[in-house]
Amino acid sequence: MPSGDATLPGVDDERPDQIVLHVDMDCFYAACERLREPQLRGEPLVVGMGYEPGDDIGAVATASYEAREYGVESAMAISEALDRLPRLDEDAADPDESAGYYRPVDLDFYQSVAAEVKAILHDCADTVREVSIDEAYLDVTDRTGWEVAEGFGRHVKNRIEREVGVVASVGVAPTLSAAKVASDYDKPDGLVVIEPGEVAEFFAPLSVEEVHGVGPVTARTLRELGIETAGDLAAADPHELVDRFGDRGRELYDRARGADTREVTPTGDPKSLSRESAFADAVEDPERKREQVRALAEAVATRAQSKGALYRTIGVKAVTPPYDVNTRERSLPGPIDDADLIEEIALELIAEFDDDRVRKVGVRVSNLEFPSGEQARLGGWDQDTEGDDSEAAGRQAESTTDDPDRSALADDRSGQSSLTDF
DNA sequence: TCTGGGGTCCTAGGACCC
DNA sequence: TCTGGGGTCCTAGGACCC
Repeated sequence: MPSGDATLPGVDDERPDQIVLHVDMDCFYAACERLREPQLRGEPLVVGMGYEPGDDIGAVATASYEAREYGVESAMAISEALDRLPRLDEDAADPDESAGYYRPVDLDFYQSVAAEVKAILHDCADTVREVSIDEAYLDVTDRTGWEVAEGFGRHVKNRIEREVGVVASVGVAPTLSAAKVASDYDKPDGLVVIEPGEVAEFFAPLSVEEVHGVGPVTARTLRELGIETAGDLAAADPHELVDRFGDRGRELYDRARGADTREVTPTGDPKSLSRESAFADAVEDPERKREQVRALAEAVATRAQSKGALYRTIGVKAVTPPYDVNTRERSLPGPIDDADLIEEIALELIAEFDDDRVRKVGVRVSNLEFPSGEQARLGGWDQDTEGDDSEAAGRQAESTTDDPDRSALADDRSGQSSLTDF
């Protein structure tokens, strides 16, 4: 198996249908933990966020398949998970058979593993869209052909497993939505190819929830309309769907029929950056909320700076019982990078909730700009600036035209806030 | 599923402008 | 003066995804 050359024979000169490959890492956090603790392989393993060793707070980020057999599920409270799968006493002489390992999330480590995987993906495709830490779409139209698409998918999958040591499920299809469903179809360790012309047929028996973009709310409404499967959706009256769901209705209808004209576009700059954290119990004391908001504001500012982001909008979030999400935000005249101002504005905005009981607070910056053109990304394979033709080039062109305006605005701002622009 | 954290996109109303 | 149409920006909330 060649590992450097990702192009396989069988490519036509004329561009065939688009060939999209979706890569989805299996139980990624758990797989990372097993990379550095091989003795965890084959054992029930729960990775918890907001979890400290020995504690029972936080939620399940990832449960290994062995842990899922005990009924542990993603997003479940750790306390609930512990009820179903007791924590193994790792110091005990003869460990309990029906207990599991618990580990806290270590995002920095997972990022470093993800970077290795993504380096391979960029090597295997001309365009890569990273959707999350463990998931990406690849446009491999010019690297393979339908006759050999399965071999190509296997090649990508094998490289990840051999070179990084984690397992991916791979879907290959002529559209993004079908590739996504394909990678999901035979998880874990799956490899599924849907060829052009097979998409609608492939979708038909799936329940509507399995269509990307259908969540619990939409699924319930669809059921009320008697639409249970993707096939029902494809056969429904599109006008009725548009009446109920607006443009999204049309989109879901198209997806279920296999129609999806989206192309794989490269990962762009982020649109917002945020930090949030929950209290153990709902908090009324305004000073405690402020304290939390100050810490989050600082964290957001640090992150924005490390990414080279300027922001024009600052916002807060306050979640009040039972689970009402309230947001407040304020936009500034021009883009800035000013940690003190984030804190100041966030505190002003959160004051509206002084008298409320609050379960969770958050701080967010948006309306981002990346003036240097490339972000200072750490630990990356640093392909962000290259291959960004469509989006970044468009943005460049724009910002060149209004450059005079922009710098005038920026000067204005630095005159006003006078603090951190140097 | 009484709920963790970090995102994206869409909608809708109001302000404001021409 | 009681009434147009079109466009953009801002804010708040909702649904969804991993």
